[in-house]
This record gives sequence, C-alpha cells and structure tokens, in this order.
Amino acid sequence: MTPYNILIVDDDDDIRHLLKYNLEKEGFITHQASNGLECLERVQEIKPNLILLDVMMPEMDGIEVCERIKSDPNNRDILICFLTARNEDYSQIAGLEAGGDDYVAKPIKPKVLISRINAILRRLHSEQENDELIGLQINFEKYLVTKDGKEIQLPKKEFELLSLLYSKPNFVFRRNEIMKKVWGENIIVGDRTIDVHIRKLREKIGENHISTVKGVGYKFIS
Amino acid sequence: MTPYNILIVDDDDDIRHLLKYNLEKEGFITHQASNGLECLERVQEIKPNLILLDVMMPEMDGIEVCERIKSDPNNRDILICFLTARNEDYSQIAGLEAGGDDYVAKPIKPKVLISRINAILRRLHSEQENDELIGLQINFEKYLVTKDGKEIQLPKKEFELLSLLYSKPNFVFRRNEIMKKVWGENIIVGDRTIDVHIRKLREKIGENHISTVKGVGYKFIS
DNA sequence: ATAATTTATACACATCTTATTCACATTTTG
DNA sequence: CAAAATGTGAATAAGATGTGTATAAATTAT
Repeated sequence: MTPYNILIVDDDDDIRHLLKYNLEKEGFITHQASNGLECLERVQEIKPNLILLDVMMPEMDGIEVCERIKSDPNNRDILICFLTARNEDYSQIAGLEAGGDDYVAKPIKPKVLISRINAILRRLHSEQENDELIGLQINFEKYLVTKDGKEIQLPKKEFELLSLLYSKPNFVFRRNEIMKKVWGENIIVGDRTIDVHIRKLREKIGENHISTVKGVGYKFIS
Repeated sequence: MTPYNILIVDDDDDIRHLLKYNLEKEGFITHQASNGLECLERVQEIKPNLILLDVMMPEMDGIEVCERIKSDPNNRDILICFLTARNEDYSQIAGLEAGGDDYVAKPIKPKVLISRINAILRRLHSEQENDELIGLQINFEKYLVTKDGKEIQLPKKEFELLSLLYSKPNFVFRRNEIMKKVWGENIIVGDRTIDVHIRKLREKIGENHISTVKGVGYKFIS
C-alpha cells in the first residue's frame, strides 16, 4: 500500500491548510499549489494520484487547468476532484465535462471530503486490480490454472481447494466449510492440513491471492 | 455502469421526441408517458432512475404526479426533474417543495439538459456512496466492515460483538445478554472483557457508533 | 509388481494475533 | 461525596496460523 499523493490547489491559504491537515491525518501525502500555473508545474514534478482543484481561481480557472492536464495522455491516471462553491451550478457542469472525476461543494466538510476521496480512490483501485487479475484463470476441465499466461499444474486437493475459494471471490470460507467441501463430511484430517495446502497454493500462485481471516477461514482476493 | 433509465413525461409529442432523440444519443434508455396517470403506471413498471416531468399537463399536473410518486417509499431513489415554462416561477417553487430534485426551463436546450441530467445523476451517485460511507456497513460474508470506504478487518470476537449490536441499531443490549450471545451460556470471563472489546471496536470504527448506557449495556447508534 | 516420484497428511514448534486479566483512572449516579 | 460502573494501559494467556521436516498414501514409470 503505497500512500496516495494528493495535490491541493486553491488560492485560499486557509482552505489549503484545512485540507492538508485533514488529509495528512488520514495518511495521505499532500502537496500544494495556489494557482493554476503552479498546479501544472507541480503535476509534472510529482505526478499526484489525485488533484483537489478549486474552480474559481485568479489567472487560470480550474476548468482550464483540468482540461490542460487531461489533454496530456501521460496524465490520464490522475484523478481530478473539483472544489466548487455551492450553487455554482455552471461550474459543476462545465467541470465534469472538462474531464473532472468528481466535485465537492464548499463549504467543505472534512469528513465528507475524506469519504469522497476514499470512494474515488477505491474506484480507481478496483479498476487497476481487475486489470492485474486477468492473470489468474482457472480451467476446471483441464484441471489447470493459468497465471500470467503460464500454466500451472496443481495437484487434486490443491486444485479443489483453490476452485472452492475462487468460486466466490472475497467471500470468506470457514475452515469447517472448506473441510466439508474439499474433504467430505466424514473424513477427518488433522488441523494443520488445510494450512499446509494453503501454503503450497501460495507458493505456486503467489502470496497475494489468498488471504487469511484469523479465527474464521480463508478467502480468495479478487 | 448500467445505463440509466429515464422516463419522459410530457403531453407534447414533439418535446417527447426531441428529448428521446437527444437522450438516447447520450446512451440513456428512455421511456415515454403523455400524461400523469400513464406516468404513474410506467413508474411502477420500469422504476426509472430519473423522470423528466412536465409541470403543465391536462388531467393531473406534474406537481401532483411528483407528490404521489414521492409519497411511496419504494420510489425514494427516483429523481424527478421538472420541465417548466420560462418565468413560470410559481411552479418552480411548488415543484421543488413537492420533492422535485431539479428543474429545467423551457424552451429546452438539449445541451443544457444533458449537462443537467448528468449533474443530477452524478449527484445521486455520490450521495448513494455517501450513505454507504457515513453509516458503516457490515459484510457478513466477507467478514469485514466498511467505514468511509475503507475496509476494516475485525478479529472474530470484535466482529461478533459489533454484529450483535448492529443487528438492532439503537437497541440497548444488556451486558449479560451480550455475554450470552457472544461468549455463550457457560463461558465465564472477567468483568472488564466486554469493555475492552468495546474499546477496541471504538478505536477501529470510531467513537460515535457505539454508545454506553451506564448500568445497562451498549448500543449501536445508527 | 516394484521402484521412483509425486501428493497428502501429520506433527512439533515458531510466530504472530487475539482474548483476557488486572490494577488503577475516570466518570456517573444517587 | 461515596459507591458503582465503565474506561484505559500494560501484561499475560490463549489461540490460530505459518513453517520445516517427516511420514504415509497414492500415482506413475519401469
């Protein structure tokens, strides 16, 4: 989890400080710019993940800044969230058309902002993760798993275990559920057996696909 | 991104066609109704995301239609945008009081309308997300709690304790009730155990979700 | 059929998390 | 203010999972 970089752009010092304080408290790294030009410079320097961009600024307004940033394909991963005065209806509309990803109305309520930011970043995140994930596929007929184009042969038990977890990504399977479904009702095996298979699976498909929920069970991470 | 369903309600065929054309060009799915009663029927059928509702219509005017729709709690997620003749000031006011979410003045300029619709839908979107975020959510399957968009993994006992309280928001659970349901009838643990778990929960999900009722127990605040 | 190889299970122990306790601080109530 | 209840920090116990290695069982090859 590398921390997210957020660039705060507003001509009002107080607002910048307010945002800086709240965002850093949440563990974000923040950077500042007080006008459009400065913003463009800093974007090149630091490649932030997200820009909080005031719409109304002297010299160059947020809309134009946004358009310029978005017009550079190198910046297409940068999210832009407008900060807009209430009832400033026009800017909302124009802002979103200019390629903004969201907007938050002033006066800014820190909690709302944080929620919103997390929501935006999560959206980004899940898209990215999905891309990555295309790497792991299960072929039930052929009894094999394809990871990053490479085919991995799994032994029966491991395959069945993985299939089970994979069947409902992110769903936590309890240990006894796993036991039943993979080993069967009345077969009794030792306590550590599941773990050992999980270990082997992790060795083969990578650590970050199966996660442990202590006291409960395991789940496959999508 | 499932496409949005928009119900167009106007007694003027030309306007309906104009709107239909422009909205479908933007990728929305449209439906039609030419009067209030028909509108109410169609609402039941298709549960649109947004209704564009003419204020001046024979038989039943838009205001009344709006009130009827909004009075059904099943429809509370449906947005209503009035179409109103310019300077028809009274209807604007009455319309918004009746529960409309926005209004657009006639004569309708397609571009303006589209922008407006996008803005409204966007607002809906982010508000929904806010709902998700501000109240925290429990996902029993995934065994995790979502707060402000962040997923929090809770240890078993804490999760069970929270689940219990969360199951009846604002209901006060007595200490011995909690004891029984989370620890079981015959398990005996010290006096401070519950408190300590409550403390940890508070550390993780925030102070203001669980409140103490002295001499009785704890409750989850919705 | 037997040896070789792979897969499954077991077990002891390391490591890490979670649960509980306890002594004491703080708050609330009557 | 005293008594009761709850909050808190730190210590400890209990619990669960990870890991290395051994052994059994099953497959496969010879």
